Amino acid sequence: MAAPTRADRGGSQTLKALLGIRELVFSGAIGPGERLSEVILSHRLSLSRTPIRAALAQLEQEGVLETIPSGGYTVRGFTQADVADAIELRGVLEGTAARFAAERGVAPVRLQAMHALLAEIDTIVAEPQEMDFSAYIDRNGEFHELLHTLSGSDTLRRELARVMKLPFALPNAFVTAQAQMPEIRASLVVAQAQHRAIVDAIELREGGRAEALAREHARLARNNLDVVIEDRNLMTKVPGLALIST
Amino acid sequence: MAAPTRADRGGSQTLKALLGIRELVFSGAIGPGERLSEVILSHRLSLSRTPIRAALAQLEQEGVLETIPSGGYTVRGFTQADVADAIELRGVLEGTAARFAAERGVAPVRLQAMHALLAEIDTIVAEPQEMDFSAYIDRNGEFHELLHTLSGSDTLRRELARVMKLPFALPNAFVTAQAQMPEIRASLVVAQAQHRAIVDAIELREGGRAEALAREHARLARNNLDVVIEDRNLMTKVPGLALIST
DNA sequence: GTCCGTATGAATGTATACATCTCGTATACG
DNA sequence: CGTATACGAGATGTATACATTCATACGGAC
Repeated sequence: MAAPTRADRGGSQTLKALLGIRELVFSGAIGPGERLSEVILSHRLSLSRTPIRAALAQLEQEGVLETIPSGGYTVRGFTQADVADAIELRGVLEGTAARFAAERGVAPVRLQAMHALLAEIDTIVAEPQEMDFSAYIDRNGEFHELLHTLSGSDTLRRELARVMKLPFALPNAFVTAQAQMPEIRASLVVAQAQHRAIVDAIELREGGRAEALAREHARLARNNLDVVIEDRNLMTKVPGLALIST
Repeated sequence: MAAPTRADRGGSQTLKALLGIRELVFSGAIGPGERLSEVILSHRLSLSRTPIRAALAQLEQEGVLETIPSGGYTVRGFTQADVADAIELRGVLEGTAARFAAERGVAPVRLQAMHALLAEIDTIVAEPQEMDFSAYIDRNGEFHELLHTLSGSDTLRRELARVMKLPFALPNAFVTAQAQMPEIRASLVVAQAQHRAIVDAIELREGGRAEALAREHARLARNNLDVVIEDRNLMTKVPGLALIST
C-alpha cells in the first residue's frame, strides 16, 4: 500500500488542488483568458486557499496559467503556433538527448532495455486486426522516457519533463486521435521505424544522425496537429487541445 | 517613483524572500546539500513563513533547490558536468531561436536594433586600452535577449528565460572572469565575430548556419568553464560557481 | 453630458495559529 | 551490550484571520 508520504508534495491537499485545477482548465471548464479566483476555487474543490495558491503558482510555472500584473492568474490561451512550437521544442530537446546518448555512450544494460521496448512495440504495431492502442501508449511513453534518461544529463531530463507538462506536447498526445484516422497503422509504423533508427544511431555513436532523427520524429506529431486542427471533432480527442483559442 | 505594484509578485515580501534566499544560496552561505528551514529563514530575513514558502517553491522550479522526500528543501549540488550541460542546453535553445528567426524572418526594425547593438559592442571591444566591461555585459545581455525575442516563439523565449535562471548559464557568466584573464580581448573579439555571423545568417535566412553558430557561441562559455575550474581563485569571480561540489 | 474624484467591495498578499508527520534520542528490555 | 520502542522536539502542511491593494461604480462638479 502506497503509504501517503509527505513526498507527494502535499500528500493530499496540494496535490488535489493541482490535479483539480488542471482538470478544470484542460477540460475547458474554465476557458482561456478567464480569471481564477482563489476563493471560488477553494470552494469548488473544498480546500483552503493555501494549497490552492501553491497549485496556482506551480501551474503558472508549467505555462498553463499567466499572471495578471495586478495580481492573480488567468488561463493561458494557446494559439496553433504555440502548440506547434511546443512540439518542435520537444523535438529539439529530444534530439539533444539522443545526441548526448550517442556521443557519451550508454551502458549495454540500458540498450538491452531499449531493444526490449522496441520488440514489444513491434508486436503491437504488427497486430493484424485491432491494435492495442493502450499498450502502444504505455510502451511509447516508456521509450521516450528512457531516451531522456539515456542522455545522461539530469539538467536536460528536467527540462524535457517541464516541456511535457503541456499535454499536447507529449509524445502520446495524438495517438488517440490517430486511432480514429484511416492511416493510423502507417503512421505508427513510420514512428516505430524512427524509434529503431534513433536507437541504431545511438549504438553507432552517430550523434548528428540521432539528433536529426529525433527531431523528425517529433515532426510526426507536428504534422498530425495540422490534420487534427482541420477536424473539430478530432480536436476534442487530443488532451488539452481545447485550449486553442484563435 | 516606481510605485510598487502587485505585479512584482509580492511587491515586497515574496520578492524579498526570493532575492534573499537566492543570495544566501549563491553566496555559499548555505552550501550544497544543506537543508533550508522555513522558520530559520523567516527569522533570518525578517519575514513570515508564507512568502518564504512561495520563494522556496519557485527556487525549486528554477532548479536551485531540491525537495526532500519527507518534506522541505535542500540546496542542490551542481557538478562540473551539470554546469557544462546547462551551458550547452542554452546553446541548443539559442540555436533554435536563431534558426526560428532565420526561417520565419524578422521585421526590418528589429534587425536595425540588432545592428545598432552590434555597432555598440564593436566600439566597446575595439577600445585600445581599458575595455568597459560593465558596458559590454549590458550590451551582450541585450543582444541575447533580443535574439530570444527574434525567434518569434514565446514558448521558446520562456524556456530560455528558465534556463538562464541559473547564473552560470547566463551569456555574461564568465565575462567578469575573462576580465582577469590575459586573453580577454581576443576571446571577446571572437564572441563579437560570432554575434555578427549569427545576425548575418538570420538576414540571409540561413537557418542551419544560424543554429550552428549560436551553438558554437555558447561553447565559448563552455570552454571558459574548463579554464576557470582550474583556477580556484577565478571560480569565486563567476556568479554561482561556488555551488559546484564534486 | 462628460470627466474626475471618491468610496465601496472583492480580490490577493501576508501573518500566524493549529495539525500532522518525521526523525533523533533516551530508555527499557532482551 | 545491542536492539526495539516510545517519547519529544522540531519540521512542514494546512487553515484562517487580517492588511493592503485594485477595480468598479457612483456621485458631484465643471
